[in-house]
Amino acid sequence: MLKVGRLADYGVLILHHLGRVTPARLSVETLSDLTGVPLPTVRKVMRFLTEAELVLSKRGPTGGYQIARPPAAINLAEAIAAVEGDFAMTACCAEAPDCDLLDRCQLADRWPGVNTIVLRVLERTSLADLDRFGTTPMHIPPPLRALFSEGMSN
Amino acid sequence: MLKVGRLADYGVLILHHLGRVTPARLSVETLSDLTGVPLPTVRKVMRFLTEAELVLSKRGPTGGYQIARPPAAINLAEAIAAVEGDFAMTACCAEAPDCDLLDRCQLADRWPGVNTIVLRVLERTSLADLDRFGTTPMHIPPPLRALFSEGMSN
DNA sequence: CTATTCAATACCTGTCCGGTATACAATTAT
DNA sequence: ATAATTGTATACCGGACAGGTATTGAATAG
Repeated sequence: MLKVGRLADYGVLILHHLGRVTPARLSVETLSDLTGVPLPTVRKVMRFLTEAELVLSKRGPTGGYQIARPPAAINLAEAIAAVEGDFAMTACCAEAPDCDLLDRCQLADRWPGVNTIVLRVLERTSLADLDRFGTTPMHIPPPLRALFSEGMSN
Repeated sequence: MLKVGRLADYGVLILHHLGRVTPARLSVETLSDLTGVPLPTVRKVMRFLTEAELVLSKRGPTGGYQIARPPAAINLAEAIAAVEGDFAMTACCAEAPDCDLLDRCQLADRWPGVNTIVLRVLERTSLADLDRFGTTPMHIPPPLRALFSEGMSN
């Protein structure tokens, strides 16, 4: 449930790789080899990442992709949104809601609150943070740490 | 992105309705009329909610569905999970991961951390809380409030 | 000029979700 | 008892969308 699409998952993975070789440029082929993601799929993902200006592209020989900002300055929310579009847990959270029940639904104006909070979590987690989400819960960014440790002690 | 399926959305909506008439019993037909969700679909959803023991069912005339616990004691995570199955943002977060890259992927052991935090957010939000997610951010449950207001001041 | 690499487009295809139909079992009212 | 009401279970359908592929074109370095 609440799955992140595979494409978006790939996007994050690729960005992560690019972040580790900054400021080097990597070709789609190299990225494919490196990540194991099928080459044509990499291409498709890169299109989105470029559009969102999360990576810089350069053509021709010695060309390739380069991460546009340091990994610490790119968060999961924008990385995922770049591939899957704007964040909306339910139809009523979207910019152009598409739901028959919209007017009758008592929750239509409640979901956005939840939506916002989940969004904040993703926004607060950078690509760099991701490396800290290892086995030890200690390494979690401050605003989230409270939430996490609370959960642990339940 | 990160969408909650319609079925699960319906599930939460229906639970919410049932919570507002506790301890009365409502028939599927009544629920359909009340929510606007097509009758056969209501039936399908109720099957899941019953299985998860979030509602109690009674057959025959005067029968119907009744919420199993007070709305404050049911959280979004279990409500959604009842319909859509266990919480897993990515394949690697699932109990039986299904991903070709699993062994090569540098993030396979990082996602679960994010997954946990998002899960906590849903766990911390009860059906009753949902009513408080109105226009004013004040009414948000304590552990989440910090996160929310932080986001606001950005 | 030519090789390399990104850019853009169109397309296919399987899967899954939302939704429907139908036959069946249980319980209550009368 | 019997009939009406309600939940239970199963199987099925159709469309949308995701993931993946193929092809052609444009830019740039050497």
